[in-house]
Amino acid sequence: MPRAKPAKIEDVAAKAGVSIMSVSRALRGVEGVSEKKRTEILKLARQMKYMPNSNARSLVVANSNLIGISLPTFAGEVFAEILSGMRGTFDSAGYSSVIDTTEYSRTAELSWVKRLLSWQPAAIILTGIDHDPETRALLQASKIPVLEIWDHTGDPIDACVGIDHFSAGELMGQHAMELGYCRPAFVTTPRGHDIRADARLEGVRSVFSGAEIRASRPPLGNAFLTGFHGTLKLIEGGTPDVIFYLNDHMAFGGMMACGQAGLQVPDQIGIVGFNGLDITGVLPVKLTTIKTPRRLMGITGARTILAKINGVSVEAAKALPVELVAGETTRPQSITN
Amino acid sequence: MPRAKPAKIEDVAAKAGVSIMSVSRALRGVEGVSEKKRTEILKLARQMKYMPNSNARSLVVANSNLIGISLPTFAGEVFAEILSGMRGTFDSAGYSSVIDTTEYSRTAELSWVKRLLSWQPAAIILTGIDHDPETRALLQASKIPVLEIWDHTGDPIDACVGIDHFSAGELMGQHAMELGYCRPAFVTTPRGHDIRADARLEGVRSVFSGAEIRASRPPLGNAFLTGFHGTLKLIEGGTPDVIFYLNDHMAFGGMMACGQAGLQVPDQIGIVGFNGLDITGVLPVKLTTIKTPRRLMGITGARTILAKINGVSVEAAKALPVELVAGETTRPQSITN
DNA sequence: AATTTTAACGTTAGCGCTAACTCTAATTGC
DNA sequence: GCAATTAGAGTTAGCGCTAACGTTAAAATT
Repeated sequence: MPRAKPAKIEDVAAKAGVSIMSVSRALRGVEGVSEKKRTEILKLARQMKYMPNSNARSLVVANSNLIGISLPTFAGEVFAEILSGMRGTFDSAGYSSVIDTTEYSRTAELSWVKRLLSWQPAAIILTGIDHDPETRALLQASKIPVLEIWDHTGDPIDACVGIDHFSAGELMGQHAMELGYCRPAFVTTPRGHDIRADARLEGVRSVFSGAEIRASRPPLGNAFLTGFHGTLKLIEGGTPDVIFYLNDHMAFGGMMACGQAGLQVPDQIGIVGFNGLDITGVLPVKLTTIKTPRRLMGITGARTILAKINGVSVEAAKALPVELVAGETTRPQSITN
Repeated sequence: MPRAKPAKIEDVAAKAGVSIMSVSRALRGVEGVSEKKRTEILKLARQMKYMPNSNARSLVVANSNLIGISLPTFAGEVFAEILSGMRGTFDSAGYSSVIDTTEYSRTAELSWVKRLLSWQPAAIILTGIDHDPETRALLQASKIPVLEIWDHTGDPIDACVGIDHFSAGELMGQHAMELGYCRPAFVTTPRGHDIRADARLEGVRSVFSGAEIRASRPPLGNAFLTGFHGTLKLIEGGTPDVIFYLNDHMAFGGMMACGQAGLQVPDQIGIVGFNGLDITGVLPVKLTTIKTPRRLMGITGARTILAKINGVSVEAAKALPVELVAGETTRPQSITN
């Protein structure tokens, strides 16, 4: 019977009649072996179905080709697109992604970071800038390149690529103010659940500094449904003239709720989403929204971190621009309205 | 200055005045240390910020707590939900997920499997049953538990949890036939791109064995758009009385195309989606679709593989039931129609 | 009291690989 | 022609951890 255990370098070396190191060098493509031997060794290795042992390699070189990526959730296109941008870049650089979803829990993030650090990853990517203090301490002590993505801060753990959510909120607010809206409201998640959502709300508030902005915070759940019910609840307490939403999906739910409540969009009420998903451009009535550069962010983030891994110094914090997409769910208000 | 390098077991042992093995045992929670020493060691380890080195551990025990998961794509809710079901289960069992997206390429899958195998993962999960022959050979030789998810086959690499797409197609076909539809058509992806889609089409065909079923295969892209354009193209060549779609998103696109083409749904044309996403129940006109148990599948799959890891024998191939959700986009056809 | 058992440790050997060094023979320069 | 280089190897010494086996002293059994 054939050897049950998988071949290791030693076995290849024995069969090739060379030393272990020659095989190691040949496999890694470093110099120190003649071309003749190299091709011979590689042929033999393939033949013997040799498969390297990354654990052994990582143990001795004290790092790995694993990159940890932590996201709040897989739900929705947003993080999927960021991730897809990153993965494409990492993959072609030979890195594998170890992925986590925190479900917006800082402690879940922390315990994952601890577990991941035991693998000596090449880099770690976290979503947002709101972490457990221990997470930050651990990562800064580890000297491993860290990227915070999606959000923006002047004081990153290590590097940061994202958008400024407060400014994005201001942008939404500006747009509404310029159109003449004056009774804005916001439908979002429970307070503290998503600090980026809160930052956007603050951005809107800063524009409408005089007006009070009511916020409806329906409990978590399917985005369409929460948008729908959050809007109904909001309307009960008085009709705003424009509603901002946490995201496009909730805005859709909100549009339906307005329809059901007999409020014409955009004639009687304005709707503003967030993210600028592909669908928003396809639907019969185009949504006014903020377009976020998700894929670009993923790619930029990945490049930033690859640069760090390779010791190239890069800008610590990069804010990507967002774009307001004026759709058909908002329109200029007459002065007398 | 303090030691730059992170503490290892040896350091903890030295400080505690015990042998390396005692620390190892204490940390792993295996017997062989007195409770007194154990608590003392654990306290010290925490104090010294000791962090285990998974590479070293995996090297000696010849396996890891990594589980590789390969998905075709992150786009759309479907795989995100399957993944989320799996990850929850794996996570609480102490495993980390190494994730890959193949973008429906068998060679991409193969090269990822190779890379992953070098990490001695605890298990590998692939989507579907259509793999490169080398992938299959490699995995079967590796003796690592393998799960194929989402699809169903009687001849899995190792284990399989999914739905029978041919049967699902039959179910859709049955529904339409019983309602009296007789000119069915199918809007899907390019041939061979997604063998599950093709299986469903075959399932529909087997029900309408007499009738020719035209298939529109728009090029890849945003699901809404491809559904939209695929439908317009289809209608050009003659109007079917019911259209089946690859998925719910494409069905939405199709509904819009019908609207634009002046075809009333469901009076002049029936629409059948696939997946039964949450939105389908929320939209103003409820979609007729097949509800797939995605989260359940993830959980079931994860449990199956955990059982395998722990040496418990399990059913090799499990087919989960799907459910037809009769919505408002299909209705009984009058005989004279 | 003499023997066996057991709990609580310690020691040894090695997992598969690579950095860093050493050795050899073929070049090179002058 | 002879020291100085150098390409192409091989040797040595671990990386941090754990399985397997040894050792010791106390507890249990006869």
